[in-house]
Amino acid sequence: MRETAAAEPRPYHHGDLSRALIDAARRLLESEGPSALSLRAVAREAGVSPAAPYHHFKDKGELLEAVATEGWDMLNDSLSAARKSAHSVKDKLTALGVAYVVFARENPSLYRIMYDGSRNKEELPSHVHMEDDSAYCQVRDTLVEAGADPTDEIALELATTAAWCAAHGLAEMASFKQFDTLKAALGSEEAFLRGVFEHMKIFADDHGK
Amino acid sequence: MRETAAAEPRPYHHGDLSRALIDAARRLLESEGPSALSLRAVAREAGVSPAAPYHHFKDKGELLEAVATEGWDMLNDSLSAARKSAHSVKDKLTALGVAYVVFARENPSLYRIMYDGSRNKEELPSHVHMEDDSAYCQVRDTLVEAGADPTDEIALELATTAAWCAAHGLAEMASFKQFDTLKAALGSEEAFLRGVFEHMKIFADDHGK
DNA sequence: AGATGATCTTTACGCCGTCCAGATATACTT
DNA sequence: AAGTATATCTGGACGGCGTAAAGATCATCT
Repeated sequence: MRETAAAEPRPYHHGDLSRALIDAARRLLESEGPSALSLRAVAREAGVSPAAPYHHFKDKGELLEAVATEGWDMLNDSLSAARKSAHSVKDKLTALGVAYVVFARENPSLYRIMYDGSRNKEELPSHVHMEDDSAYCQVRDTLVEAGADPTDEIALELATTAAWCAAHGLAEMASFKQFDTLKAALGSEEAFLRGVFEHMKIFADDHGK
Repeated sequence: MRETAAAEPRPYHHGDLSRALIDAARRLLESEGPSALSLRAVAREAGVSPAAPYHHFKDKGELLEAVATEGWDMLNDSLSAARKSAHSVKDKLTALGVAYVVFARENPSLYRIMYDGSRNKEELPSHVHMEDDSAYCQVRDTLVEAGADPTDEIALELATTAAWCAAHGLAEMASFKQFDTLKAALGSEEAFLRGVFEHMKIFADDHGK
């Protein structure tokens, strides 16, 4: 192998294999899609034997969980950026929603891994829902900035949940070919996304009459 | 093609194996969950050899597609029923949304198969989106009944999409443990669902100020 | 230097999706 | 009615999968 001059702390044989495995998984995910993401393929991509990952992850699920965690972190960052770059307060929430869907559209395989894990455990990762600066809390804080009453906790949670559901639902729908003509009619995908978000009031509205 | 005067057309050996396979798959899906749904397990459950399904379905995906199709039909029916049983016109759309989520919550494994197939093909089955009395069209028609302008096609499509996204997003979220306390605070899951739907206006609203 | 223990490889097991070569039972032709 | 064609099912095989157990390798600690 490659003999280094002991400048960097190279642990044991490989040198942070768990990191390498997560990266290999991400690489495979982008190039081959979620269905090609077998434990053996990841090990192959990382250049180790099929059993090597078991010294760093309890099983395949735990590796995917690690990949998903990094995905959620990326999503958190995307939302932070969108929140800062929004011009008006009124537009901030929609900007968050658009950023959410754009992230899902740009990282479709990763997004699927993220939610597959959550569906299996029947809960979102805690650092998405509970911790400060988590995606969920950013939505909630933005709602308060936009004028929601922070003292009515239940209403605030419901509204945050509503926004999250809307974004996730749209993120999954937006990849369906059925909406291609609608996107074309509106000129761009973003216009489509904003258009849908604008109509989210339908459930409480009297439809302009 | 078939000109026989036989009372019961019993084809060949088994007698409608494709029907039996779909039923076996549904049975396994309910008892063991989606991860236990292997082609071999389905064949085992139906009492045939592992290769028998290949005379009725091109591959595993085509079997799952057939299962999903029946799921979509069930959903269509659920929505029809909900639409008829809603009291006020104003409540009809929310009733549809609640019925959608309730269906997903009562058939979680089936719902997953339905959307897994759609995600892979990147489109919804046509009999869900295009045909008359499809789930999608029912939502659209209900919107018109509730006062949406049927001549503004683009706005109508956007609104229908918004409603669909909201329902799907909520259907997936509603199974997450994070919302248990909120459901408890509101007294029932349906109250939670209605509460979320009521807040769907957030994207276009000034939040009561 | 020698022991220790973490890391990695080799090998193996059972399950999976799928294909192929036969066996079998129905349908079609005459 | 007989014989052939055809649709249906079985049995066996192949490679890939997730994972467990046992042996090899190598950094670290005495």
